[in-house]
Amino acid sequence: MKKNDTEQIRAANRADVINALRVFGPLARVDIGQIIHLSPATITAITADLVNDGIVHEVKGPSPSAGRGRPRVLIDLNSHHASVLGIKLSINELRLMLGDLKGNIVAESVVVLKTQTHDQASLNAMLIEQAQRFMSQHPEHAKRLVSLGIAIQGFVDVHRGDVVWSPALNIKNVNLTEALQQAFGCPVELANDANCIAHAIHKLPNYSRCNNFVVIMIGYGVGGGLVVNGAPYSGHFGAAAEFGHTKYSHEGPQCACGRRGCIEAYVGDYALYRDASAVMDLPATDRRHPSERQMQKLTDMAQDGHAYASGLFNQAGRVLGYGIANILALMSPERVVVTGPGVRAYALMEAGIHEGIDEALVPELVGRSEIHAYPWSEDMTGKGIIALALKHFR
Amino acid sequence: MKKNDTEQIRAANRADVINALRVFGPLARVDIGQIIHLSPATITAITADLVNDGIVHEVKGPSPSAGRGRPRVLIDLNSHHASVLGIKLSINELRLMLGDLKGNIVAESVVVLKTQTHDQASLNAMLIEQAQRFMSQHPEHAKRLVSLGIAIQGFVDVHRGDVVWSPALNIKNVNLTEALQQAFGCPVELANDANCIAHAIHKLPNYSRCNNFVVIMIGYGVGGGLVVNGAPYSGHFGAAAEFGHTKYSHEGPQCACGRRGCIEAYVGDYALYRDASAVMDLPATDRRHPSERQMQKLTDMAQDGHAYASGLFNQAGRVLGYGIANILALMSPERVVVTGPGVRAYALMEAGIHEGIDEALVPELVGRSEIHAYPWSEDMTGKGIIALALKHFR
DNA sequence: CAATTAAATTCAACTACCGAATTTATTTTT
DNA sequence: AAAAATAAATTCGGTAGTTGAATTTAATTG
Repeated sequence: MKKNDTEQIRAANRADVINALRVFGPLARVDIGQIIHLSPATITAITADLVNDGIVHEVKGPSPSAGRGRPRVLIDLNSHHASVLGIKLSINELRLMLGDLKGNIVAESVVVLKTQTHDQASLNAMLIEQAQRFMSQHPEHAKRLVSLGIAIQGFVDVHRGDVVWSPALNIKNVNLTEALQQAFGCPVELANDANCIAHAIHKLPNYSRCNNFVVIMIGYGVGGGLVVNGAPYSGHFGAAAEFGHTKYSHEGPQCACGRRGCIEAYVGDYALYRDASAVMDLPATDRRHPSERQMQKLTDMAQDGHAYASGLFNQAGRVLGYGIANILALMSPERVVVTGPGVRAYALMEAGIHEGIDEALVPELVGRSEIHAYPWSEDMTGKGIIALALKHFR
Repeated sequence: MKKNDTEQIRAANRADVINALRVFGPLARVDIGQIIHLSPATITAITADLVNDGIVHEVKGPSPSAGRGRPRVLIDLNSHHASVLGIKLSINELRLMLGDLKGNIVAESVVVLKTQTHDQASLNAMLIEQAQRFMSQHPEHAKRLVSLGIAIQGFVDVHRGDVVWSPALNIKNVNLTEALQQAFGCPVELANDANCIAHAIHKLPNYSRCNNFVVIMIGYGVGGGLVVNGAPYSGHFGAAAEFGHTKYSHEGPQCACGRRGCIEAYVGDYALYRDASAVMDLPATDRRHPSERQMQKLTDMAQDGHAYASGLFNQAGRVLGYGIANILALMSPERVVVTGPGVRAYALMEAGIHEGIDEALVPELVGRSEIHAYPWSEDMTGKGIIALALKHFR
């Protein structure tokens, strides 16, 4: 609203059309109208503009309709019309991903390097260099680059573009957006990795109509993402939703953040592996950063009936349930979606989760929100940061 | 957006004008334009409609401007144009309040009666009878009644209009809106009392531009209210934000909700008085429902240096700080506002609150959100429920 | 091959907002 | 006392967006 009204309305509706196409694949104009509640006349006008701008094209081929009447003409986003660069920065690894207009990852490159030996200037220089190198390998994409997105673990101020703290860096309060923005001449988004996941999930057809949900991401640490009133919420200071550092206990085990009793200190990979190796005989290679293989091994043992291991996962589930109960009491979300590498053990935690919720949540509020796991795949963060960066495309 | 666009835009802008007038008192047209970012031409058009509809009138009297140029003409809401009925239902007390278009309470009546001996039918019958009796005493208001609002302690499903559970009732899952809606032929809003407070605070001039904040209400119990992206948030199941039943500890003292270790079980009046009377010599009249006088006495003793009492408040502050830390981690709000009868002891808790936050919150996130008390007055709930009911006025 | 059907488009009507120009009501200056 | 300056409020013309109804288009069906 406000200002030029009509023009802004059009811009918003146009964005809705693009989003509908991105989420629900090729669509006929009628369908779009039904999905975003606009009249056919308006859809015709908007799609005509979009076709004109080369953003959208009609899909030829066998008409998908079966009845009589004029067959519906499917239209689809023109993937090649714009590109975004997604950067995922984690401990000693930089992942560069090219996203197309549909939000798909079309090229990817992983660079192994030291991430913890930089100051602000050298870090930014490194990012610019790597990004430019990557883009120079994809010159057609470089031409139509619209925006950049950076995903990182840790605490992030999305409004300023600052990384407040991240396990991937040994410096605090680093701005990561300005230098890149300067170098590439296009907007740069910064986001916490769990918020990226929330974004990616909100773009899934099954979730795009779910407007209030919480994503819990279990991995090395535990993160959270909120979608509130249909939009990702990152708080006034841009640091929501650090679910992993809400508390299970005011005493309790040491968390990587320096406090005690955080959910993460019970449920994160490093916590589970630490507790397991205290009793079980496990390869001690790097206890603080257990590998996927090690975690899978631990999970398998629990699944095969190893009592201590399965007890550990049950306890983790219970703690998670406590944390979820706090969220349920505070936010009353429609769904809680658990994902991340840690869902490999969801079956082992599920009973504990519900025990924890039942034990902690006011009885009257139990059973309202749906709690379920979403299978993890490595590129969800990438899809999320690409979707986030694509919001700069108009 | 959507549908008739222009007309909905106008409706929204009109509502913004009304809201600006309600929050910032009498205003000149220029000011309104500046506040809600509309051109003078548009403001002229909208206010002309409003004057025409009798909703707004020009304020005559000494012109408030001092410079040269055409003096600004203040306009103001016409208080008498519409009325709403606010009902506050608490344990064995029914408070009826008439609100005018400005959101002020213009008449009030308190009825003492049994609230816990009803089934759904008799409760609704009682409410209708009391409301009708009250309205019949104010016939002019009855004529222009626009809507009703009901505020109640406990868990509320605002979308359905159901009270899921409340200490004021001994029945669960009661619908309170349908019968009243039928009887009065106008919309009825139901809301949790703490959410009312959040609403009332959001209408204060100093807070109306603060779009992400949390209200914590301390009284007999502990409640919470969220304002997210500028709007009160009550969650998908309408039960946000039960802050008092988030957890400090998985063990810990018994809470009124049936669980253990809820924040409320440390910080609510009943909890403080219970703990105090275990050690101190206090009038044992009704320990489970200490009166304002008893609580004030306890507060005074702590303020006068009674070691155990002041330690109790310090501990309560610390627990509160833990709970606030969870909210800060999850939501990253701009402000946390503590209010409710319990703020009488804020000074005694303040140090504890910050200790608790410092102890629980990830160091990097400490100190971002502003945390402060807002002085309590009895009619804040009323103002809130009236403001809420007024949203049905167009 | 005409009738039917449903998608897509066109068109006229309506309404909103805005910028610029104008009017209005004061104070200040001459 | 009249003219100039100033700032609020209004008027007006232009632009733009949505919609329902009518129309066109491209198939299927009998």
